Amino acid sequence: MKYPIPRGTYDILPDQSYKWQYLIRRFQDIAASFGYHEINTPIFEVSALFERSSGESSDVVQKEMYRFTDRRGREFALRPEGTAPVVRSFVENSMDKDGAKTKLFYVGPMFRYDRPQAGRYRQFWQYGIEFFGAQHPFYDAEVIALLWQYLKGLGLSKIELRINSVGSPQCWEAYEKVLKEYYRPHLPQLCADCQTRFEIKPKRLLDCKVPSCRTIAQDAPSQLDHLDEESRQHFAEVQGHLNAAGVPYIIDPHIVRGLDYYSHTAFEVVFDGLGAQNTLAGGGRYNYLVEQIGGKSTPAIGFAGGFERLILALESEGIQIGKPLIPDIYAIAMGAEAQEALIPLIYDLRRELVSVEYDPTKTSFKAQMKAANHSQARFALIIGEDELASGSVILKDLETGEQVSLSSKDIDAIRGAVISK
RNA sequence: GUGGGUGUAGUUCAAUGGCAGAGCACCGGAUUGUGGUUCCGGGCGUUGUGGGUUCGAGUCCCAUCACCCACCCCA
Repeated sequence: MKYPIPRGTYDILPDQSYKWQYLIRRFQDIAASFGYHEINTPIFEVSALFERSSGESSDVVQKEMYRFTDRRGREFALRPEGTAPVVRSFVENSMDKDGAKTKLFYVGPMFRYDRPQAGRYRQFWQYGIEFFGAQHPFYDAEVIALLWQYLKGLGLSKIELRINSVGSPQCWEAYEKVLKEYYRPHLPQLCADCQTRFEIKPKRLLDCKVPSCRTIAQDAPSQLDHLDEESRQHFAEVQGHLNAAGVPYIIDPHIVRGLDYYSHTAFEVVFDGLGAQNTLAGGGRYNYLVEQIGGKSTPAIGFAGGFERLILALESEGIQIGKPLIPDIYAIAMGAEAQEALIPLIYDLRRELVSVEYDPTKTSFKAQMKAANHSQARFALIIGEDELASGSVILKDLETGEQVSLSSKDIDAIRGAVISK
């Protein structure tokens, strides 16, 4: 192949695209039912936006961003995640007004320069929502409930919601101190990554996957035990609202989200039965990001999920994802004159949004019937010499084999017969 | 960025270092008025790419690219 597709990307071909349409539509529908409005932001932004929001030390910023410089030397990056651009737009369009509640959702591709793997791509599609304007725990639960309903509604059963509170800046310092005190004696036994985490970002010590580090993490002091009163209260109320929403959850103190901007509620939905990349979606509260980006201090919470992993999960549970496009009618003409009469009829039906397939390169009757069968269309619409003479068409039900004769002018009758099935 | 595995027809796979094949799919046909089953016919493909070893390489060696899996990280 002379011009191969870039590594870690893929084409969504027709045998897959209907699944995407379905999943996106379902997400749009459920978002609408929760009162969320769609927002579309550019797929690139100034690099500094992500550096500021995700955190300079985060992996995303350090090594996973697709950066480029434009002709005037400005530094841009393909968006590695969706929250920062939405927050940028939120601020730029003056949505940060006192007391205003803003509910936004988005769907679109994100880009990260990672090594591809099962459920991980360099261009991947995310769905997500962002809520702005209140720190009330009701909204934490609402955001989580939207995600849960979406996934459950698609038919997934092997999913689990894990929630945690990472507290507020008021209790971070004290907790980090406790954490480092616990870890200090274990320092020599930690993996190389954790040695640096100890200095840079002690909280990330908790979700290291190296077995030896893991056992040490088991007994580490939990952020949950070191929450200030306000955070503790908030977390408890979030749980109450989740109960009220009928959303089952488990508390997992090891959830530490990757990006720097999270505070209070953090959550993930994991799927049992994918490869190593088993996080279907994740999110959390970020009460300080809007201000950090230059807006008015505005509490916010949101999540993002990956479509590729969602499809993997659905397929591993054998769940039907939407329906492929199948024509309602396959049209058949015998002879040039019949074709001449048939073609306008095809367009008349299509004007009524009846999906009709016709292939003039197949001339023999048998070839056309085979094609009709192959198309999986429920009906064949046939015009031959006899029909031409009588101004009629044959509508044949390819499933039952029954056929009826209808007037070739009576589009409504044809349409009616088709949509009744 | 690190490690392991794999690259042959659209696809799934064959081919002791010696003529690149089969199933499925696809297309056509079995006297252009009734499909699915059946039968017949249709395949020269840069064996991922580039080097090397050899009389001879799909097969052995090196490099490179891609995919898969895992680490890392995350969606």
